[in-house]
Amino acid sequence: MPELPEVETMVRDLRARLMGRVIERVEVSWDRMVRYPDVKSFEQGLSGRRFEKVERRGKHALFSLYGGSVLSVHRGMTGSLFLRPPGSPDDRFVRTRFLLEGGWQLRFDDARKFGRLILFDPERDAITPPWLTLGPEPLHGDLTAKALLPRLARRTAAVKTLLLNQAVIAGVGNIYADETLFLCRIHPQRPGNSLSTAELRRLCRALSEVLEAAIVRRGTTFSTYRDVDGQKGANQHELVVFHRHGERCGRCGTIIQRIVLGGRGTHFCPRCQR
DNA sequence: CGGACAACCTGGTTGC
DNA sequence: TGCAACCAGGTTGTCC
Repeated sequence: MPELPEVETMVRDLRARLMGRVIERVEVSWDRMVRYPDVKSFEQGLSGRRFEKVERRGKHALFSLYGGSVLSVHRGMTGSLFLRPPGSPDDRFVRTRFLLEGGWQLRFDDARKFGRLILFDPERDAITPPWLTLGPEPLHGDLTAKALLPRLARRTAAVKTLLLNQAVIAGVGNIYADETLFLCRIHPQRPGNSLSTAELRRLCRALSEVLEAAIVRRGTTFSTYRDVDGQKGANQHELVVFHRHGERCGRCGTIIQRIVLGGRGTHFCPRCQR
């Protein structure tokens, strides 16, 4: 569910509201959500810590704490972080509760339990956390056709599948992959290594346009995505191909198709995207 | 190394 | 109305 724009929206909201605040206690109610370290160390390692920075890398929200560790929250398909004032009614699928000073709660709510939490101390932990293996960020100016060409040079997989690969580009999910390929008029089944430099230039430009527009709209609420206050985004009204199969393409009038690529629903206009 | 695919999970929707 | 089947915006591990 949450792709780069949804995570970015969440991070911006939380940055303004969590900075300098203290986590008094942590209660994990679905143990397998904590991927590192063990649940007990996770809970104890966060107690009493103060937020220093809130950042995003790909789809990971990274909370730096004074003293050096980093809390990573990955929302999986249905995860949300809610920041609730004292006395708020409970949320339905809370899996972890961060009890803050003053009775506020940061709740990780996740119906499908695909979300992941990691507490990482770069000084002491030997593991490589997943956000250090990601490809370039699409919105930081380092994703160019020139940078992308060698990354796709020997890749025969469909460009749609490669867009979803976080080691190729960070932060793209199923919605924005389809929207981007429509905007730059590239067929989702084209092999990665078949794209010309001109097409890659169009792809990079389309990707940043699609993502930036979605951030302005505070994300796409297709079914479950909500912001930290439980409010929906508005970008779902801007989608031109995603889940619009059977409707006419707004550009040429051809019926939008749906196929399955790499196990993911893929929506495109067979006339605009060759 | 790259690609295909199963596995992890449960809620909401669809169809009989 | 009831219930089974299917679908879902993500990632990782395994096998070839």
